[in-house]
Formats: sequence, structure tokens, C-alpha cells
Amino acid sequence: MRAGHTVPPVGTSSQAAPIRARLGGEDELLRFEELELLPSDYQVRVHGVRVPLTMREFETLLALAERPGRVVMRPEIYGRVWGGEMPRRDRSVDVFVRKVRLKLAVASPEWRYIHTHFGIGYRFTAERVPDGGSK
Amino acid sequence: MRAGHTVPPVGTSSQAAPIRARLGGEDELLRFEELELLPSDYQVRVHGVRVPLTMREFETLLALAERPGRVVMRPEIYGRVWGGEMPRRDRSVDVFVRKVRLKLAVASPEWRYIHTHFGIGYRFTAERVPDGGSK
DNA sequence: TCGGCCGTAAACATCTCGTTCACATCTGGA
DNA sequence: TCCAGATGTGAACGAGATGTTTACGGCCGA
Repeated sequence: MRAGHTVPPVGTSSQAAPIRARLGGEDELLRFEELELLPSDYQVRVHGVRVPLTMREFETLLALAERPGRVVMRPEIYGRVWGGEMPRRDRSVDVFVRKVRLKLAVASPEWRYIHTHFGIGYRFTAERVPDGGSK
Repeated sequence: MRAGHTVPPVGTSSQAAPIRARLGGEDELLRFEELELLPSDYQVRVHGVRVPLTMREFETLLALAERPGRVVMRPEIYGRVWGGEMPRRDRSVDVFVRKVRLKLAVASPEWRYIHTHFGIGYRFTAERVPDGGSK
């Protein structure tokens, strides 16, 4: 599936297309501003420091980060991470998006990565936090 | 339905036919001067900046933008967005056209996109604002 | 065996948006 | 010019979506 995804249709301002560097023909490296994702070994780093995401958290993040700038609907995220149909009223995606948001906010306070689209889903885009994180 | 729509027969002055760029065989991109519509994930952009439309607002806009230069009657818009018959005296379409107009005016002040045809309906056409916005 | 980590689930809190109504303004015909 | 209907405008409300917190139980390594 990762093979089929396309570059986001529009080159948004600060949002750069992910840099995919092939290392050894297997590893993949996704970069978004301060964030570095290494899908091959479930790692996330900021400034070289590891962000302690669990398996599910990482997969949730990856489901979004693979389509930067695009709105991904919950059922799609669910299918990608948990597999199968998303049960009605299931909140798993929301809960894990929150967990990821928290950990990313700790590691990279100046940036906001996951954005909510009401009634639709979530969108991954690196955007600078307005205030700078003083709050 | 989006598949069946044709380029509008009307060769309005500044109104260019929408450019539809297929990306990944799924995405669709409608362009009208500064406006970019991405039906696949409910996004609208002006100069790369996202216009924060809600679901209904987007659908209302899309119902018009899919037929640029043509006058679309309220019942048709209603059926496309809300589904079913439009109740007598219903003002939903009007209210949402206004909301869309406001947001588009903020994002793209130099252009006017939605035009009223009294007693008939609305027409989507990108037209430059005469004065430049100072009214 | 024990303790900590993790995923799940449920409940509560908060926020957003669609709907609806009331009133203002405009249009076109009489 | 006047009137009736159409359209523009602004705001309040409630339902539902999303955010947040907590508790529970299983798993796994020490």
C-alpha cells in the first residue's frame, strides 16, 4: 500500500514533501521539519532524540504521515492500524491521536503535526505553533 | 456523477474551464483563478493556503463549482448537498451560500465567485471585484 | 511471582457545526 | 411608487463530534 501513495497534490507553503531516503534498499526515512520517522524500525526522532512511541502510536502516526497534507478519514486509519472495519462509535483512533499528539508536543513543542478536520478525519502537516509554545 | 460533467459551454470572459489534474487516479483538482478545490479530501486553497470550510459549506461550493458558468437552482443544490426534496421555504442553501461567500471573500478578496440569479438560483464564475475590495 | 507497560474501554468535558428563526434589504412587477 | 416575494444577514440553540481522563486487565521482562 505504501507503494501506491502519491505526492500531495499541492505544495503547501511550509509543508514540504517528505524526503524519502533509501538506505540499504529497505529503510525509509520520512522527514517533516524537526520530525524523523523510520518506519522500518518503528522509531521517531527529533533532533536525534528518540520519541518513545508505542507500536500502535507509531502506526497511527505513520498512517497519517504517509499522506502529508491530506485528510485521512478515521475508518481508513483504523483499517491501516487495527485492520478490518471500524466499529461504530469506536474511539480508538481519537485516543491514539491524542497520545501521539502529547508525545510529539513534548519532543517538538514549536510544531504542530496532527490537525483535526471536523466530521472528516485528521491531517498530517507540520505547522509552526503560533505562540511558540509558552502556554 | 462527477464523472459525467462536461466543460461548460459558456465561454465567459475571464472564466476559464476548470483544470482537472488526475493525481494517483483518484484525486481531482478544480482550479478557478486563485481558487483550488480538492474534492477528494474536502479541501479548498488559495495561494496554497487552506480555506477553512466545513463539510456542508464545501459541498455547497462544490455543487456550484462543478458547473462553472451555469446557473444552478436551489432545489438542485439542496438535493446534491442535503439529499431529497427541498422543503418549501427552506433557506439552508441561502445560508450556506452566504457562509461560503464570506470565507472565500476573506481568502480571495479580489475575486467574486458566487453570483445570484434572482428567482432562479446561483452561478459559480470567477470574476474580478470591480473596485478591488474597498467598495 | 511481581511490577510496569500497554491497549482497550467507558465516562465525562468541551467544542463545532448545522439548523432554525427573526429581521433587514433587495428585486421586479403592478 | 408601492407591494409581495425573494434574498441577505445575524444570532441562538441543540445534537453530535472530538478532546480528555481514568480504570481495568493482559502481557512480558525482571
